[in-house]
Parts: sequence; C-alpha cells; structure tokens
Amino acid sequence: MTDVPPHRGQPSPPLPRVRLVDVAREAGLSKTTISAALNGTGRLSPEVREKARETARRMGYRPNAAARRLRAGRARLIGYVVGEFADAPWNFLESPYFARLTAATAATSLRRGYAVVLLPAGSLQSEWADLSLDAVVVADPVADDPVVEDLLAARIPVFSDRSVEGRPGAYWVDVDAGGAVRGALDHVREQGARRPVVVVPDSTTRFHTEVFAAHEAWCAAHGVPVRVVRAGGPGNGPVIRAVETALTGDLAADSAADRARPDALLVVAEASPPLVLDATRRLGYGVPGDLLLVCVSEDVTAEHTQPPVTTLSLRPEAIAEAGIETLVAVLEHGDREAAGVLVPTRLDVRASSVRPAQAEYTSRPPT
Amino acid sequence: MTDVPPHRGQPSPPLPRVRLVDVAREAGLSKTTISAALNGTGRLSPEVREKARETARRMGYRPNAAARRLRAGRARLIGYVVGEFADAPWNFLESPYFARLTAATAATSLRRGYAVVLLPAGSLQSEWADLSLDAVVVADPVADDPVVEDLLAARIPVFSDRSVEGRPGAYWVDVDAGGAVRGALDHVREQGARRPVVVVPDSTTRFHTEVFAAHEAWCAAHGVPVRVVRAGGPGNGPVIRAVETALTGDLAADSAADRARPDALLVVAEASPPLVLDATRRLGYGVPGDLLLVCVSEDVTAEHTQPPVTTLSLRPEAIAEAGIETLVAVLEHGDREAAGVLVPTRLDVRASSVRPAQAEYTSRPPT
DNA sequence: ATGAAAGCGCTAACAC
DNA sequence: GTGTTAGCGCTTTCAT
Repeated sequence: MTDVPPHRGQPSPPLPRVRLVDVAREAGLSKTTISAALNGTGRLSPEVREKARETARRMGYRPNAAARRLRAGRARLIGYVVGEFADAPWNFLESPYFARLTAATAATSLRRGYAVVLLPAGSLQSEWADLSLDAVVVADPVADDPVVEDLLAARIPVFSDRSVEGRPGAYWVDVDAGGAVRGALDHVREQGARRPVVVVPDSTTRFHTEVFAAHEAWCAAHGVPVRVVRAGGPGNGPVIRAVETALTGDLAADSAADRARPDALLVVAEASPPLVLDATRRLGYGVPGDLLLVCVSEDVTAEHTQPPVTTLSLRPEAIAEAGIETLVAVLEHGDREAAGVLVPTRLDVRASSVRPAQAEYTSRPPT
Repeated sequence: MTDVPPHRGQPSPPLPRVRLVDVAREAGLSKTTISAALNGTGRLSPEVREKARETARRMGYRPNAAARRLRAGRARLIGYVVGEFADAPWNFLESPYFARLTAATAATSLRRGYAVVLLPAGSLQSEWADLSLDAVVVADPVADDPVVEDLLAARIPVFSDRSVEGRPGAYWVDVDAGGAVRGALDHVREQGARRPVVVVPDSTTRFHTEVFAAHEAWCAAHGVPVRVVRAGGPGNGPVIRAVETALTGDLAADSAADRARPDALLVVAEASPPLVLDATRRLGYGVPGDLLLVCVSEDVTAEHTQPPVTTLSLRPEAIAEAGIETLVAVLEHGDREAAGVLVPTRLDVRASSVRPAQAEYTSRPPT
C-alpha cells in the first residue's frame, strides 16, 4: 500500500496564476461577465464579449481545472487498468495489443474531453481511492476480477468487456472472439488445411475462454479433432514453448491419424510473429508449404517477415472508440440502457497462410 | 479490501455521494475533527479518531478529489507527452522503449501520489489547456520543440531531457548517449571488429544527435572511417532499409579499404531484433561469424533469436525513476536547484556480438 | 445586458 | 481537544 504523505510541502514556486477575478478587474468587468464570455454562455453584447476574451488572452488566463471540476461535480478523469498481468502490473504496454488499446483509449477520451489516468494492472483501491475518477476502463478482466468488484463496490462506473454484462454500474464492449476464431479456422481450411492446431494462453479472461470454446465448437462442427495447446502465460517465452509443443505432436490424440503433423497453426497469444516463424522453421516446417500460419496479433513486424505472417487483428482502436463513446454517453446523458457492442475482428491475409501455387513462396527450414 | 457496504438491492439511481459533513453529522462530530482524523493531522484523542474513521468507513466516505485539489492548489496530475512521433501522435507506445518509459513514469508517479495523464505526441495547448497539470514530462523532444515552448510559455513546469538545461521552469534527466555509443563500439572493437557501421534515425532529438556526434568522435579517436546510415524515420520499415543500405556498401567512402564489407553493425533505432537479424542473413552475413550485431533496444525478443542479439538498454525504468523523483522534489520542496541526472546505459552482451572462438555459432556466456 | 452573491467539498487558521 | 469559519476559483441563479 502506497501511503502518500498528506499534503506536505508547498508549491514552492508561488507563480502568480492569473485568476478570473484578475481578468475581471483588468477589463473593468465582473467575474460573471468574463466567465460567460469565455464559456459562450449568457447574453452579452458582442463588444463586451470580445473585450473580455481579448483581455483574458492578453493576460494569459487559464481556468483552474480543479475549481471547475469542483463546481461541475465531475472530474473528467477516466482510469485505465488491465485485469491480466496482475503479477507484472506495468508490463501490459509491452503487448502491442494493449499498447494500441491504451493509446486509442487515451486518444478517444481526450477528444471527448476526458483525461486518462494509467493505473497498474490489478490495482486495488489504494491506487485510485483519492483520484475521484468518473469511471474506470478495465481491459480484459480475469474471471471474477477483484478489480471490477472493488470498483463496483466503490460505486465507480466500470467499463469493461462482456463479462460484466448485466451488472449495475457496469458497461461493456467486446471483441467478437467467436467470429474471429471461426474466421481464422475457416480461412486455413479453405486453403486446404485439415489438421489445424491452436495455441491459446491459459488465462481466465473472457476473450481466451471464448476462443477456447469457439475452437472446440468449430472442431466439432467440422468433425476435426480438437488440437490445442495452452501457453503457460503471456510473453514470448511461454508462447514459443507452446508452439513447439503444438508442432512436435505431444498432443493427446485419439487415433493415429490425429497424431499426424499439423498443417496449420493458429496462435491466439501475443507473441512476436518473427519468433513464431523461426520456431516453426527450427522444427522443420516450411511456411506456408508445410504449415499455414496465422497469429492473433497487432504486431507490425508481421508484415516484414519472409514470408509475411497473416494476422488476425482485434482492432483495438475500434474497441476503444466504441467503448469510450458508450462510456461518455453513460456519463453525460445517463444512458443507462447503453447496450454493449460487439466489434468484429479483421483478418489480414498474408503469404504465411496462403497455400502457395509454386514452391518458391515457401520459406524452407534451413538444411 | 472494500470499505463500502454491499448493494442493498437498491436500483442504481445516482446515489448522493457521502460528504465529509455527512460523516460528521452521523458521528456527532465536526467536519474538522473528521478531516483531521482521516488525514492524521491535528491533535485528537485516540477514541475520537477511531470513531471518526470507523464512521467514515462504515458510510463509505470517499473524499472529493476536486475539492482537495482546489484547496491544495495542486492537482497531483502530471502530463506525459513525447516529442518525437508528432506525425503519428499515438504510435509511441508501440516502441518498446517508450512503452517501458511510459509505464515506469506512471508507476513511479503513482507511488509518489501523482496520476499520469497520457497526451498525444506533439500535442499543443488545446490538448492540455483545461487540465491544470502540475507539470508535464516531455520525453525526447525534438530540436526547439514547440511542445516545450508552449508549456514553458504557459508556465507549466517541464521535465525533459538535457536539451532543456538552463531554461527556467525546466528540469532534466538524460541517458548517457555518448557513453552508450562508446561502450558499444568499444565492445565490438574488443571482439575484433575494425569496420563498424552505425544506423541511426534522422531525427533531431538530443539522443540521436548526441549518438551521431559520439560516433564521429569515436571514429576519429580510433582512426576509423565514419560509416553511418541515417534511417528515414522510426518504425521497422525505414530502419530495415537503412540496415540494408549499411550492409550493401552504398556508403560514401574515401578509399577502397573503406568500402570493404562492414564487420560490425550497431543499430541505434528501435527495430525488431529478429527482423534486423533476418535482414543481415538475407544479405549474406553470418552473425556473429561475419558480422557482430548490437541493437539499441528494449525489445525482449532479442533474447529469443538465434543467435540471441546483444542489446544496449537505455534503462527506461531508471530514467523514469530518477526523473520523477527529481520532479517531485521540485514540485513539493521547490528544489529549483535540482541538478540534472545522467543515467548510464547497460550493454547486455549476447551471442550476436561475440566473435566465436571456433568458426561455429556457439554462444558464449555474457561477460 | 451586467453584476452580486451563493456555494461546490475540503482543509487549516484560529477561536474556545 | 474540538468546533467555527473563511476561503481555494469557478459557474450560476437571481437581482438590477
């Protein structure tokens, strides 16, 4: 628990800030008039309004946000916290997905007049208690996330994924995980793959559980055995190891046919596409000749490998935008009815998942 | 832990917040007493203090931050903006260096009781005007950065790199760029390299200009021709292209000897190490056999390539910590004398820059 | 059309 | 020890 010493120390450089009353005195008008002029409220003669504005500008007047907020009763501050990564609370920005989600959240919020405060993953009350946040965005909460519980208990509106659906004070937007998995698997099937294997983290976020379920359903629907390897955690190390397991056939399989080498790999975990590609090569697979590869990733390096890697984008920007728009609607117009939104994913098909017409498009493992 | 009574099945209409005065009335005490009890200020009998605290907890009292801030005159809010990337204002988080710098800045600030607000790169007044930030951290400003000018003109304390040294209201911490370059070049020289080439972005940040200068100085001191390629911008594309230029010998060189193939490559631009390694291979270089490779990077994938890539870490966490500590000292104790700090870098030697004893690609333990 | 004054919730002098 | 009170700077009735 981080206890902040209560308000010791003075803002020692007592730079004389220009206040509304200073502008008023200078302009020979009243506080009210200046305020109205600056905010465009009230009925003022154009000359007076102009004079007020000009004086304020000349004096370098900048309204005091704290006073405004106190008056308005709202802080225009939104917290941002991710549910995963609770054991390494600040690592989430190293994931391209969260980096972009975070950036897009901040961008959209700022555009709507809200500042975003970065919180450590899994942070509880002590971290945000004295911040008076108008709401908190909880990205990818884990199952029964204490962060969500804590926030809701403190009556702070929570914006999160579909796992909070139905809870009072909670609103959601979510990625269409099921559609994503089906789309990716359909794609490799169209390209001729019959033995796809999936790598997905062993995490309790709604996204990952849904991916897992959608994969099982898809396999059942296509009469294909379920081949899945759960990665021990986020980060390249565990995911690469899982990829190795997936490709070396240590999978439980019911028949000899099922034990055949996989012909497609879907990695639903943030790992560096170049590293995944390297791993497939080390294990003797040519991509896309022997193995079609699709990574769920926002990592831009995917375009630069040889062959370029097909990625499934979760479209963090779209999620953030839809989310913040909804949240602002709730905050400002009390749209408590705000229905959740499901954001479709986008498959960026590149050479790694396209069965080559000629062998030259295939990166061969080193001999 | 949750200090708030559970929902009593109340629908969730905007429930009036519990104020200090409410707690006071409930406890049969005065606002002052409650405030003092909660803040640990003033002289109260232990029983009264405990009663006040208990009542506040029971009622789910949460202090209003806006009111506190208004009273305190400080918002406990720090802005964070990066100078580079102004043309893609939200892309900076995709750089591992800035991702970690940002995270560490937020972490350290929060620990000291300050919330960090993310601002778009290159943002001017309109973005932060009505935020009343106590200070703004400007990471890697470009030369004569308008962001810095704007902030200083608005009398907002600026925390940045050494390029702001001497300006009133500006404070700094910086990475020891010169030492970093010398360290890396000395290292490859010790490993036997005689024709190192450097790739550095064509940017006006202090870091990059200093890298450029330090490289020239080092070359002069060692009687080695200056081989440098400036990358067109950040991002993997331009940097990889620059690497290709560097390795295909399109360098201006004065003598035939100078045109010989380089035997070491120092990439001082955030590019994905696996991609850089791939590029060297495509051009027919064996690493470390033909070419020693060092990347200035915080990218964790460097450990996972084959061979692992030697990296020079700028130690963003150390920078953020030193920076925020200094900034807080300035803000809270008015240490206007606060001398800037130079943070040393760290070379993580891996196989890519260690000349193999035998002609094989054996990685050696880091020294 | 303009101004005076109340008050947002909190903290800290200053009484008692 | 504890309570009363005066603001922090702003917006907003409500008079004029």
